[in-house]
Amino acid sequence: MQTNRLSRETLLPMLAAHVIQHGLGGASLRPLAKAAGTSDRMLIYHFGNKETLISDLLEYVAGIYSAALEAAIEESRPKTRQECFARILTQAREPAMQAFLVLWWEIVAGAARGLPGYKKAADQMMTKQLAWLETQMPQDDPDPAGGARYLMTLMEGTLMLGTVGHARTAREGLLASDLSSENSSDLAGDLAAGGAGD
Amino acid sequence: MQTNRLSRETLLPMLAAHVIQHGLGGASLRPLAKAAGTSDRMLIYHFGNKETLISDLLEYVAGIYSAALEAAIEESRPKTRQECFARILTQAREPAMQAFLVLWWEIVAGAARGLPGYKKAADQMMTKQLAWLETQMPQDDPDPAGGARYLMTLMEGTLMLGTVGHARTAREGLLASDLSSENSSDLAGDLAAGGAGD
DNA sequence: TCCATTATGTAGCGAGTGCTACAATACTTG
DNA sequence: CAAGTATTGTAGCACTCGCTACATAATGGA
Repeated sequence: MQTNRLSRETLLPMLAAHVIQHGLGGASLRPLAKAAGTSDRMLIYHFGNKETLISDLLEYVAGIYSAALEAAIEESRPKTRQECFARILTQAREPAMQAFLVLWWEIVAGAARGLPGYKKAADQMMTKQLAWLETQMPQDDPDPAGGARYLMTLMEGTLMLGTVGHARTAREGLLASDLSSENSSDLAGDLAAGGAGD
Repeated sequence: MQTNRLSRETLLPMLAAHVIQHGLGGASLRPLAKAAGTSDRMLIYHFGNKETLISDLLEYVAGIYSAALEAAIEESRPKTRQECFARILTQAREPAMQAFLVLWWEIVAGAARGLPGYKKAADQMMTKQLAWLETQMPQDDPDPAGGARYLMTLMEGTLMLGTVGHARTAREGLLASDLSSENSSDLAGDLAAGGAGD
């Protein structure tokens, strides 16, 4: 029917869409193939085995993430670290980001277990996010490199606590951080905006 | 041979030991049963089905975690938030804690996916850890509640970055935080001590 | 002791797993 | 067109999955 030949490149986008929506843990060949409009037979043919399929898929997902970050670079810089943090928090809470975040924790878990390909992909994504965050730091920041790493650590902790129902814990913790030392009103508002859980 | 009858209570410790070592993701009935010295048949008999087995198991694991935290309460309080942070970081890096941490990320991933029982267990553990951390804050801290939540957020971010090979990122970020504003020497040393990865 | 309840073993079912053998097609190159 | 290679379909294998039917043993109360 379709003269379009299959290849890793044409398959990966559809496979990625499937795992972003249904997760990596229970991902088996036949459902993956169905989502890509093929058969398990062809997935093995094009990728060799499942392990390299998952590795390639993770690498591709990391690439998607990188592209999304580059598309999200804003020309206007925030004035304070606090405002910078509020921006990335807002970005992480976009609806389109939710499915990706769910997948992210599976990647972290896989990296912790040492599953092949997981740690590399997670490393790539964090490296990219760090580089992106450095470009988004306030212009007059005394230590953009250190500050970006500080905000990144706080952000990841905040996101994790949010997924396990402790968004409130993170929110109150941030109010006790130096991000809220002098001008606390803005951050408090931004933090409360997305605090659905707990 | 053994007059000891099996029950949830006698099974859970052995099941917990197995999942702490081998994870939750690939945990299927027959390996679990083997680790507990029984058959899959009996696991279903005592727990009804696998879903409630996992839920009960997660609850039990959360109980273990709570007990471990209570056993780790030190009578001597740290003098600064920085020292407090260094203590809990050291604790999280104990060898006995590593297997548990690996399991933890699986629990977070399950909570993010909405798997039954995962979010509840994760919530319990974070609540307990927060309460424990409040008891370990410096006596003269101006805001122990907020400070504990702040340190908790930083800690979880630090642990996550560590598992994906970005321990260095977290370390350098903490040096740019208010924890290192005046007296940075101690924290730098403690942070470097466990920085195996990246 | 008899009986009812509880606990355990054996065997297997239907579905799903990753993967392969074999054959058929499509495409490219001579 | 012929030949060879790249791609795809069909069927199936050996295995594991959660779970169940059925029978047997152990236990405890009458």
